[in-house]
Amino acid sequence: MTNTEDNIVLERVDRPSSQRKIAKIIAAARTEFFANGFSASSIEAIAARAEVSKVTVYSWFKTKENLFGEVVKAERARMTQKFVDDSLESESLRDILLHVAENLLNFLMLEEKVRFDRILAAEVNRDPKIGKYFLDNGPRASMANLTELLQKLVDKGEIESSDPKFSAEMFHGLVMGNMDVFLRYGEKIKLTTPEKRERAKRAVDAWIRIHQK
Amino acid sequence: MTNTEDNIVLERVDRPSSQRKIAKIIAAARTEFFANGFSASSIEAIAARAEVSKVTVYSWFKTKENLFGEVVKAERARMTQKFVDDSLESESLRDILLHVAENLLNFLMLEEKVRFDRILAAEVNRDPKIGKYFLDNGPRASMANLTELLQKLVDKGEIESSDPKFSAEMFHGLVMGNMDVFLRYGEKIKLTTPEKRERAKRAVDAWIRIHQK
DNA sequence: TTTTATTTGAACGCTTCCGTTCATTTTGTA
DNA sequence: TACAAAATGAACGGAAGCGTTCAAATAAAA
Repeated sequence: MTNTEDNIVLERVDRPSSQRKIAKIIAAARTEFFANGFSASSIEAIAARAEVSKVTVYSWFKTKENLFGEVVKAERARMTQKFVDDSLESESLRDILLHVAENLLNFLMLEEKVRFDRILAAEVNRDPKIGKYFLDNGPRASMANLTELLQKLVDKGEIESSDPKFSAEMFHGLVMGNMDVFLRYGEKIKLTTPEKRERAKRAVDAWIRIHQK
Repeated sequence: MTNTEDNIVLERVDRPSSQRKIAKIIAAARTEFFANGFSASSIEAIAARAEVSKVTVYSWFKTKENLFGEVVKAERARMTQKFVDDSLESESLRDILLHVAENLLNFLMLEEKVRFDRILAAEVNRDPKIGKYFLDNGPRASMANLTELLQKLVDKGEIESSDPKFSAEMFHGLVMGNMDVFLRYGEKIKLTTPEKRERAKRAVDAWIRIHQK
């Protein structure tokens, strides 16, 4: 029953000090939820971490679920990212794709992103809506974006694809391989920038080879 | 501190009735943990579901953590699966790969597997060892298996690869695309057998194209 | 049948947590 | 300075859960 769309934080937040406290509460909640998950995090610990009284937490966020919803909402805002930027129109096919691949790689390997994924996926059982909400604003949007880009490249005659959506999936798959599995289960994979670039290069070259006429 | 290697269940389990109860407890625990995660599941609910007294649960499994560990252990046994079977020596390159791809697809799309993933990933924060344990027995083993197969194909001169490990990753990536993300976040993706076969075919063809001389 | 291992229910102590109430104090604004 | 909004600490009721104890009942093995 987590409400992720409506305003959960009450209105009339004129005072800057209140704003500051609210922000601190959300930050603290984020930390706690990320560390312990929903059930094992307590409002009291969150209040303590935010250096705020429990009553204050309850006065701004009516329930634990709402607070969690607010955290998710804030996080979505932080994490919504465009992998495909339009400033690349002039570049070559390969350079465009390399850019996208590197963006993707950087984003999906962020320690924060990985941790968030862990927590959120588990909470999908408790509230399936939260999963759909995130899919729509995250992966689904990104994939649509990527598909659109690829379609453009097809239209320009640079590559061939009978199914740009699947091509986009393959792109993602080639770039990430199964690193995401390992990351999610706690493996510490650190790639340097050149290593990421190398990986991106290999993925892009493979992808181009598949889609060459 | 979940102990996943040692025997947690006490020795001297001679009586068949005890065996039966222990099995029922693990099954009930599985259901509860899968539905609610670790923290939100209670021993009492598990005992009730297993139609057993709470004391019995505690007498066989000393703590909640141990019980969880036993569930994970049982689940690993259920889920350890070979994607590469050796009975395929005689088949063609493409047929071998198609087999593997379909096995992979079938396994990774199992509703049960997806749910297990959700729970387990969340528990990695509580106990990182559990993640490593699962990686080693699951994905890592499978990937080693696949890499070995690909190396064999390289040795036979059927394909070209300067880095079989990355080739294996690409194989995985091409087959799954980013379906796993959507699955984990609760999207209901149901593929019929022909649809899976089609997907496998496309992935394999793409992969072969990348690795052709 | 006797002996021994299991199982049970009920109760207990203890801890944690949710969410609320209230009287008091702090803070920002007019 | 006076007023109103916001924040606080302390305490509360109530629920849930962990893990234990114990005496009594049940079931298997000898």
